[in-house]
Amino acid sequence: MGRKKIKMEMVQDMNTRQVTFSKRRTGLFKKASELATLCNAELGIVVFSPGGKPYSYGKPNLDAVTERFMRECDDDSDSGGDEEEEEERGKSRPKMKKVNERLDCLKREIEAEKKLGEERQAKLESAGDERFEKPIEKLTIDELKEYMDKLEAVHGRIQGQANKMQASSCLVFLSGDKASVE
Amino acid sequence: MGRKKIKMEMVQDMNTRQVTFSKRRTGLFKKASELATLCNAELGIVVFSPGGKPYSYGKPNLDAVTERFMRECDDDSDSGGDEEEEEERGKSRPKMKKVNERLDCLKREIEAEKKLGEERQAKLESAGDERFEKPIEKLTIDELKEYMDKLEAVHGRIQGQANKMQASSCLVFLSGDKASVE
DNA sequence: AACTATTTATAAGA
DNA sequence: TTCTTATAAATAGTT
Repeated sequence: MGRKKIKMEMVQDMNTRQVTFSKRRTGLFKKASELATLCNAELGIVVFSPGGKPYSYGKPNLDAVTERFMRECDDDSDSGGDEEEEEERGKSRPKMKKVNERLDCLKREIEAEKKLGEERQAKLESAGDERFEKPIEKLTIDELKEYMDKLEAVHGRIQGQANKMQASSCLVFLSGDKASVE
Repeated sequence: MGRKKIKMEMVQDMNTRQVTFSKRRTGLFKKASELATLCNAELGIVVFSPGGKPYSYGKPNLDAVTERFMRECDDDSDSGGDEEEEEERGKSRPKMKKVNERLDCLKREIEAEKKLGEERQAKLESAGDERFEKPIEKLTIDELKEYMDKLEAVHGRIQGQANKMQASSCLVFLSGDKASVE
């Protein structure tokens, strides 16, 4: 789109790269603004210049977009470099002011989990279940069923733990803030 | 940029608006991709279609950009984004520094738990009992994944055994869903 | 989804 | 950085 067509690869000259960044960032934000206006759409952009400086654009503002995105996409994978589509969902409104509340809640959950784990640990150490020492091939159907129940319980605990750990990392994302523009 | 110049206001016709959204979102993401490539810049975009469906683009991926943004814009810089229209301003929010403090605290706790869990696990393993009575609550995400794999392997053995002993049975309850984290 | 007449964005240059 | 302008790209209306 200029005097000449350029190859789509990193601009080598640092100066030129910085100039290109400035021009194209401006263009990108303008496009974003137009898209938002023409289609009455909410959107947010965050971009780091080659120098590492952050710039952002958002309509109505970055926080609103980030929060909405987090809220509506709670259990989807987020592969990089590509776009993705979601289903529409119900909307609640966990405001940012509640982040601290959530942190406390998470902390309590972890405490509870720790306690539970200690109990189980103690129980484990004191009493062992002989039945589970036998090779699986020797168990009866009823014993197998019981064993399956145990497995299922463990399975549930694993998932719960995984969810918890994921929730904590999610909070990092949830607590977004603003960046500088210009 | 088309047959005619259009006014910068919300497209009234719903159909046209959706078409415009699709075309311009594609264009926006392409521009973003080019900016990222040409300038070796990281960036992330989130946008909601007029129908409420979220779309996103990120390089190297949205999470990386978001986290970096979070980390580097702790609470100094400001300015959201609006350039041409729409309002903004209004709600303040808990500062990142404060949130991060608590987050760090939680992370430390989790780390501590993980460590404790590893110790217990090692102790148990050396004790000889490899069955599923270990302190699951103290494992890391990766360990949980590995554990899930083992669990499922045993699950498979049990099913096989059960099938030998009893043609069909009610061993369906332990469906093979995995803990997909990260 | 494709096609194009036009409008826009922008690479170079100043 | 800002402006200018020749040219590459994006896209509004149409098929």
